[in-house]
Amino acid sequence: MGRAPCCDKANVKKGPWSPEEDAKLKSYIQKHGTGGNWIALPQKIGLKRCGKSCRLRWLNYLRPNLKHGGFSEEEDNIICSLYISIGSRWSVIAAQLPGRTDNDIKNYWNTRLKKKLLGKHSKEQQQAHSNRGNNGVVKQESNRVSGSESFSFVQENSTHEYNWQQMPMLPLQPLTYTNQSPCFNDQHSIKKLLINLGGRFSDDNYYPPLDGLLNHQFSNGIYQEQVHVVSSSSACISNNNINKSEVQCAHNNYQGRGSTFTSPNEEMVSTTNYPQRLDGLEFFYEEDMVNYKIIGSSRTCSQSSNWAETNTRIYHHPLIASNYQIQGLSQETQQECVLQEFSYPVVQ
DNA sequence: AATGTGAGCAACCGCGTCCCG
DNA sequence: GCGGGACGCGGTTGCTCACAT
Repeated sequence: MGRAPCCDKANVKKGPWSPEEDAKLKSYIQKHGTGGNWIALPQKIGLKRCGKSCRLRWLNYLRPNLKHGGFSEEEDNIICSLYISIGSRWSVIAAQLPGRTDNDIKNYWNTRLKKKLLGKHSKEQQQAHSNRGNNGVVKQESNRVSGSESFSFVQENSTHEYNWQQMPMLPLQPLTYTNQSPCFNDQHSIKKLLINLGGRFSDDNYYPPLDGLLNHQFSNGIYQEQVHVVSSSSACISNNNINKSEVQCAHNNYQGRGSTFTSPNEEMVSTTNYPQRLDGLEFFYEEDMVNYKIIGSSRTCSQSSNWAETNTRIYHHPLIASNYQIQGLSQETQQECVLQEFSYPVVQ
């Protein structure tokens, strides 16, 4: 038996929305809100549309403060950075770009941005091929997407250079646009970032020992992260060892702005078996594939004698790793939980 | 001027997740 | 704990328009 249809397909209109339909939907939602039930909404308004269609129309087109088209270079930059980091989680990416919808970004990526990147890669390959042809030796390519090197988007009449180091790094509040790219190269920035990501520090003056490590991290983009979640009461995770008592740690529900995405535990990433669809952009990962260690799980410690071992996972992005919410704890314990320590030991 | 082709984008579809009874 | 309904997301489709032939 199949899933019940969300609406009576025979009696709903499909295809492009008319201005009248738009007006009806917009005015109703502005006056009454959605009522928390999209399915019932079209009937209330007198629209012969599926509730899902109404929702989509509102979110992607009628909602106030939406921007359409005209993506800036900075937005390109952010989209690329996030796509490379987290893949096609368009809703998460959209949350970082005020006024943009996931659909918009998805379309923009699929129709334009990806081609720019692929065009660049293909150009590089041609260049490498001709270098090989010239003297039999492959010259080092200068602008791989790695480390402090840059890559560029080729547009009709110009080439935009992007510096990989300066790619913005996924803050979970809308980015405030400045002339300078966000740069997380100091302890304060990192701390602020992690706070945005849902962690907090037990001691507001506590700064983890990152000197040196950070320099390395941001100079070559290759790093490993360990996120240690501890309760300030009795439970303690220290390196890979955990006090089993009462921590039911971390995981699930990446807390984006109204968005959630599946836990990294459910989408294991390893350097040998990377599950994301890369749409021909695998070259981005060739040298930049990174191991990150996560310590955290939805399981209680008491359920596993070797909790730390079984819950040390390899993921590929430090900011995903950082986005661990301490969950499944009583509110009281939850409040005691802090993101105490993180580090970026380099793995090679 | 007519036709073909491809890009861009709005909308649809199906599935996984969440929530509530 | 389970099941059903609603929501939200990402992939895909199909329409429109601009440009090339």
